[in-house]
Amino acid sequence: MIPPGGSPFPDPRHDHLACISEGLARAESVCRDRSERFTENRRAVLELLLAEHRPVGAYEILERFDWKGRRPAPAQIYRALAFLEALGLVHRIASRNAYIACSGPSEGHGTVFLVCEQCETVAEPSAAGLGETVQDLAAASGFELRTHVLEVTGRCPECFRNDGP
Amino acid sequence: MIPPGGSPFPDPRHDHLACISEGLARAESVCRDRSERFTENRRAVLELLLAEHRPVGAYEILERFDWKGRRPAPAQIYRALAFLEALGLVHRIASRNAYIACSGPSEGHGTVFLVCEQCETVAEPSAAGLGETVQDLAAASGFELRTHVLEVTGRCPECFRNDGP
DNA sequence: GCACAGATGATATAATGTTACATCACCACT
DNA sequence: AGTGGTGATGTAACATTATATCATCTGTGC
Repeated sequence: MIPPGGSPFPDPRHDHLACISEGLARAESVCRDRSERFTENRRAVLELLLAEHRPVGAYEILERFDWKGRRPAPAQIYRALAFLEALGLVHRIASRNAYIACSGPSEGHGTVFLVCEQCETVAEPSAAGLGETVQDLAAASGFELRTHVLEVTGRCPECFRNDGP
Repeated sequence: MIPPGGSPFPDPRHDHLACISEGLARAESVCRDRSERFTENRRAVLELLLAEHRPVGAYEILERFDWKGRRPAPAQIYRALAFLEALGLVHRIASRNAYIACSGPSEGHGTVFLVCEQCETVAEPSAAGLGETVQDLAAASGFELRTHVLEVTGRCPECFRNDGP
């Protein structure tokens, strides 16, 4: 899990297996709370996404999908993605037509993604003030806000360290 | 042109033909400044986009394209879009895989889109504070910012007036 | 005119996403 | 345990969005 105060980017030395198992445990818990079924299909898709800290396309998920020796049709992947997205366990990165497992608890973060152009890693920083900023922006235009998504591209701390300015 | 102080949404009674001709004039000027060619193809695509205040898909542009009695191939549309986007005359609305003509001067507004779910109208409000907010957000995560895009969905003032709360 | 660079024409194909419907699995109820 | 309803899956076909390639054309500078 990402420490609340520090960088939202994963430490290169972090325990990635723990990442995955925590993500799955969280999904189970969310599904239990909402009386939704955490089926094998959904679990498998989420697990594939949790294995990466970068957005993965639906067809890339499909390619890696070796489930009982068969490969499902696209619809199956999209169904799982829609389900997981509705529960806030997965987000769609619109600027890349790709999907990423939510890195933190479902609540407590706005919809902001920092996408590294170099290594593709995505972080979801906690964006305290942003919600208000967006709300103010909308209000100033007489716009009734429902949802928002902010996608930021640039270079992550790790790539910056490695390759300099 | 949208008045700087007021709502960034187009007034239903605005002079839309002026919108279009101003947009084309602006494009000509930008191309002249940059020594780029404002060809018929590019002009036609931009004109179609300027005729709407909503995002239009590439294939929708293609369908309406009746140019010298022929219909061009998709590549032609995408080439024009890429060109216009590079010059900041057109923006891609990633959440909808669609494109919209830039509503104001190329400079002076951040990359924020208010998208009405009901009538699809898109406005680009001037987002003074947002740039800093995003920069601070990135900096706090050790992220080197390059670009950002904020897409907000909800209901525009006009639809709110017409259909109430 | 001639050569070069950039733009277009044309065809094919890749990548992404959805619809429709039959079947299956789980759960609640009897 | 049987039974019926709801939601999930299996499967095939299809729709939409985007790019690759290469030949040809067009404008510009020499």
